[in-house]
Amino acid sequence: MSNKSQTKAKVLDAAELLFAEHGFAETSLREITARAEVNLASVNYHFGSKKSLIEAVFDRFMESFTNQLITEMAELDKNSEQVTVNQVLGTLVKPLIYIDEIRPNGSSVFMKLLGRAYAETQGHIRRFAMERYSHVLARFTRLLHKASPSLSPAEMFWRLHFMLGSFIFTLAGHEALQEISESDFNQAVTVEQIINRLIPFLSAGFDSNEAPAKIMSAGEA
Amino acid sequence: MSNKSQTKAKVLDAAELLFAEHGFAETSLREITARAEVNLASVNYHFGSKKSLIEAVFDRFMESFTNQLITEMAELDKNSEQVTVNQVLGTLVKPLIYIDEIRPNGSSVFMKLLGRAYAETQGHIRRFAMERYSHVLARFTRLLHKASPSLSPAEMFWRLHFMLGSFIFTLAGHEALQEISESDFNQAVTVEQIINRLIPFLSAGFDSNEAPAKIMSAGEA
DNA sequence: CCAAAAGTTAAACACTTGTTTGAAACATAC
DNA sequence: GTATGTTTCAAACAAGTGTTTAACTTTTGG
Repeated sequence: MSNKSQTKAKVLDAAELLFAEHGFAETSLREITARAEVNLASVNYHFGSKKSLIEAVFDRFMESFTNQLITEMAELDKNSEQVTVNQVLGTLVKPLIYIDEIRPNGSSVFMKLLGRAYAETQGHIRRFAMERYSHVLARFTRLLHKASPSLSPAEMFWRLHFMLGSFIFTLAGHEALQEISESDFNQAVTVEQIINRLIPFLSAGFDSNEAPAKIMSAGEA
Repeated sequence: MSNKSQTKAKVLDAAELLFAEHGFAETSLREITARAEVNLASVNYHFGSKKSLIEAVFDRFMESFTNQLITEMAELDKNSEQVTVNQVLGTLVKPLIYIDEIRPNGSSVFMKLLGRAYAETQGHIRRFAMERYSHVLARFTRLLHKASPSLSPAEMFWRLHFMLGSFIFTLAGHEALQEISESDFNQAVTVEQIINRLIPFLSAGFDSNEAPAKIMSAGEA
């Protein structure tokens, strides 16, 4: 039970970077242990299997993130009788930015992992995360309902996932987007700036009271 | 040069299903050739490599999709002097739905592939697709500008990618979402219905004229 | 201080991967 | 019909995979 052993942490550090950069299946334990400068067998010793390592990497981010998010949501809950969608989405900002303070480019790595986890085989990570953090999502949903009580649960559900898609997709690929933004518009942007652009966009979509209707294609009357 | 040989098509058919279901790296050529009922070596014979096979699978969808999309955009362009964002986004509907007529669950498979391609190692498919179909994206962007000329190019760029994220993310994971929708709200939904819910959501976001501003967190004044 | 537990290590294991090979089967053209 | 080019096939290949083993070192608690 020595906590002096840093090899577990070293493996996690190396794994999260490589997983984010190259994906789960495309990253071998040998690459991870080489980068971490530990023995190959230590992954199986400390984590049991590669699959468990993936979950552990994921979990380390989620725990930090959800803890902060819960704090933010609680604060919003008690400070404001009435809340706006903008405010609810705003609770995501601090927890995300905070990750950048914990480790370099943290929010970027986290979102890349989320994006990859999402596309993962059979969605086994998604299931794992949903089980483990469903209460956080439930609370977030409750806040959204408070902000927009007229929305039906079904409409709410879909719009929530529309927003999730934008969030993960944008932040997971933000590096490429940042490059384009710089070269095409001479505008360097930070992750925080992207989020601050994204939230009004999503708020407007979420607040829209347009009913889902058939979209006319160009040819029809 | 016999075109009677169907093995190329059989490989493509098997590959696109397995790639969509399990991912690129997680699908072996042996699984593909077994399902296609062709010899293992035929993949390398007809496509050269697994990487080229992935591109070929992707390309078959993209060609059908972009061709239809160009038609839709051209029609909108000549029929309407002034266009709305809703209409521009509407040009995506038919090309997507049409894929379902070509093969069973086509749009679903296509979107799953898109989702996976997006998260792909080093984004080599994304690069490949951007090179090959950049003119289609350019035309789509031009239409969006026509619908919303006051938007700065940079703002436009970001909102376009916000929409892309929602689209791909939602449709790539639509099966899981459909399941939840059915069990939680007793509402069976089709891909088309999802799109018709998504487009007004995105239109509202895109049309929003709110400037990107600092989002207040719950604690601040 | 020393036995037991925890951690590390190099080597091997069993298996799967994409790709190549060279012969066989087939098609086409002269 | 034979020659030519194309396609299929079973088999093998080299390389890489996650995991296990058993010997070794280090840390820990009595």
